[in-house]
Amino acid sequence: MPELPSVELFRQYVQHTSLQQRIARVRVYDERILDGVTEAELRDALQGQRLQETRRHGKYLFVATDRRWMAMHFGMTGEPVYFRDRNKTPEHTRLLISFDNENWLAFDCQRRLGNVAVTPGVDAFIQRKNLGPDALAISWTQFRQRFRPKRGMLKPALMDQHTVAGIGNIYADEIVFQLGLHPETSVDVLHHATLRDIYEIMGDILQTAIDRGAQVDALPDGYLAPHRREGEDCPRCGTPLQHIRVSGRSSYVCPHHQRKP
DNA sequence: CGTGGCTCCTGGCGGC
DNA sequence: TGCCGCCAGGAGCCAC
Repeated sequence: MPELPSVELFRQYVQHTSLQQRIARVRVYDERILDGVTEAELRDALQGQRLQETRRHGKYLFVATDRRWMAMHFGMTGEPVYFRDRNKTPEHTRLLISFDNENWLAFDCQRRLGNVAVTPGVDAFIQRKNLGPDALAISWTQFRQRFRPKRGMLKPALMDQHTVAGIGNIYADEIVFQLGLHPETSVDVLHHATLRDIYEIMGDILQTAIDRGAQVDALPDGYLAPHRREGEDCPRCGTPLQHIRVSGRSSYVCPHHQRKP
């Protein structure tokens, strides 16, 4: 589920609830979510330490102790949940941190597509995963340099975390929709000015989504995202939306103003 | 290199 | 009612 805007809100949430708290204990309920780290290593990185800092890159959330960083990826259904009452433990808790103040932080992930890793530093992690620059932090120059040599279709290019990190299926659809571009447009035929428009609208959309709490239904009028459903009409011209599959991913397009090139 | 297909996993929904 | 296939806001891997 979570794309960049949701993960940014997760970061703020963890920052506000868990920062500076001392971790008493770490429990892993499902080892399948561990990415290249053992439970013992995760414990060693966290237990007895205080959470010092949070950071986000693309769809990854990082939390630091004095020793290491824990990197969290939420897959399609993950979220962090902070709570006090042990009986309120989320149903799909895969990792549970207890703090000295007797509160808890759960890594809740119904479909287990999320994961947790440990790294000495955020930059090292980004390099190891070969992630592109964060979609909200990338400069126009960087963006241009990364997209110019690409081939293939626009939507998969926007979703490629190695090119720019943070955009998923929903916001990729939103970006191409707002510019009246078809998701299957070839990247290599885009004019310089169009690339610039994509860069600008990408930042606008992601920031707007964060400001609206990453709630799809809270997005402004004229946004596609609240209408990505079978049988809905284009919020800008009323034409029935088309449901197509682009590179295996479900996509909604307005056949009137997103013409296939 | 780009793309399509498969995989991981769970659960909700529509159809029969 | 029960079962089945399909689908979901992610992403890595492999074959062509």
